[in-house]
Amino acid sequence: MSKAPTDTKQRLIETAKDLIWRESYNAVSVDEICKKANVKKGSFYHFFRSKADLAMETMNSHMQESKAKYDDIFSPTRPPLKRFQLMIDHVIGEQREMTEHLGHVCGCPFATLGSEMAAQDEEFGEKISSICDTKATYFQSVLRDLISEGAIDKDIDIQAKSKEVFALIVGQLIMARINNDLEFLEQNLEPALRDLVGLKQPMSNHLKLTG
Amino acid sequence: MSKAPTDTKQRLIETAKDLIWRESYNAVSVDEICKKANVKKGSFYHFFRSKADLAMETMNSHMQESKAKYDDIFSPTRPPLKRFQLMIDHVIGEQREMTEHLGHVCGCPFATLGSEMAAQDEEFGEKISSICDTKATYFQSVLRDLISEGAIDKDIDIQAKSKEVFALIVGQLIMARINNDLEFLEQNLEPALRDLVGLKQPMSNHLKLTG
DNA sequence: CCCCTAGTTGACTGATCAGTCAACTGCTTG
DNA sequence: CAAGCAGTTGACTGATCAGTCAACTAGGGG
Repeated sequence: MSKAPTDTKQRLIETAKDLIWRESYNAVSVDEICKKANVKKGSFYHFFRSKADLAMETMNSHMQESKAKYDDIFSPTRPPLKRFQLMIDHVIGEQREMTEHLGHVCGCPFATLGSEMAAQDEEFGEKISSICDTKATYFQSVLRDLISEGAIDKDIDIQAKSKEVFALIVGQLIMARINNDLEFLEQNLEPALRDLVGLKQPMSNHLKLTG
Repeated sequence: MSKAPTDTKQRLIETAKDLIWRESYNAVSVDEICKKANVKKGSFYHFFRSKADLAMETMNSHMQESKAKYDDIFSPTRPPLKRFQLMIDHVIGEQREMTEHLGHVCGCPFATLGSEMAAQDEEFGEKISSICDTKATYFQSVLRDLISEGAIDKDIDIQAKSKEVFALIVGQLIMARINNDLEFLEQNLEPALRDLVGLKQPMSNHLKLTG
């Protein structure tokens, strides 16, 4: 080791997240990232082989944070319905934070980046594919536990349904990004997911309808 | 009028569709479009004020074709269940064609472009927003007719449900694009949509389960 | 004390970007 | 036949792009 460790690399990753999540990969230049992170270009290429390499590392970084959050939300110590609800709240809450921070609804960064780069760079597609599979794994466990509680139909294809859940979330996030509006998401993500997995309506609605 | 009309403008639009739908807006240059369409750059700027202007016109062109197809599929002369099924077949069939033509699963061009450009250029977001609303309108009529047939719950919020349907399709298309694979879409778009709108399983499955 | 090395710097490359322009073509119409 | 005009052409601009490089800095270990 020589010299004290610096936060230059992390600063580049955080800045890249902000710029790429908000705009898009191809709309943001290395120069722009460097300028905003107050890092010279030579330093950039000391830490990253290429712009694509940086994008990969922003995804790793984001996935790492996301995984910690998901491990908490989907802890088997929680009742599965609670996990289901917390997950939805987390998705919406995260969007609210990002919207406030970046000035625009951002949707799912992986889906946005994946959709943009899938046909341009194979590595992106593969990486994001595996990230999506990992996220769908969380939904599988919750679906299994909902079945064992008798809350949903026991004959569903868990593997398929978990990916349908993921795709529905991604779809509503994309629409929120395009409309730059979180209202539809806030109003309809939960009921749509309930319909998709075949859950009864939430207690509040149930009371309203029957009480 | 002077001189015989040429197909230069249309050739630029068709070429831009192929390139932008497959890659992305920012990944494709005006030079590239011109070269592939065999048009000189001066001619390009004779027909379009800017690159963004061309992208807008490709969307208009695509929406026009799409509208004709949808008007046919959603003709009120068809039973609503038939419309529902034809729409799903159309979405999948269109993806198969585009995949064969462009060498990569493309997903919904409006969603892909919208997701990329929403935070970069307001006009794109607004344009694509209104296109999505128009498409959701088709779903509204089919949902109303399904209700009047007693095929789905009469208490659903048609406006919201039609947008949920659109978002679910967009989500599965995005995932298909990222994975560059149509199989999940082919297997799961229909059952997911049936669950979302609360339709009973299709006749073929019903027979399989009860016969 | 001096060398090694991680990290920094700013100038540089050649390619490509979106967009401009004046000169040209040839058909149509008066 | 002459003028007008939609469409074409290729050379051009200045900005920006991703990526390179050699020289420099400073701290830690021998």
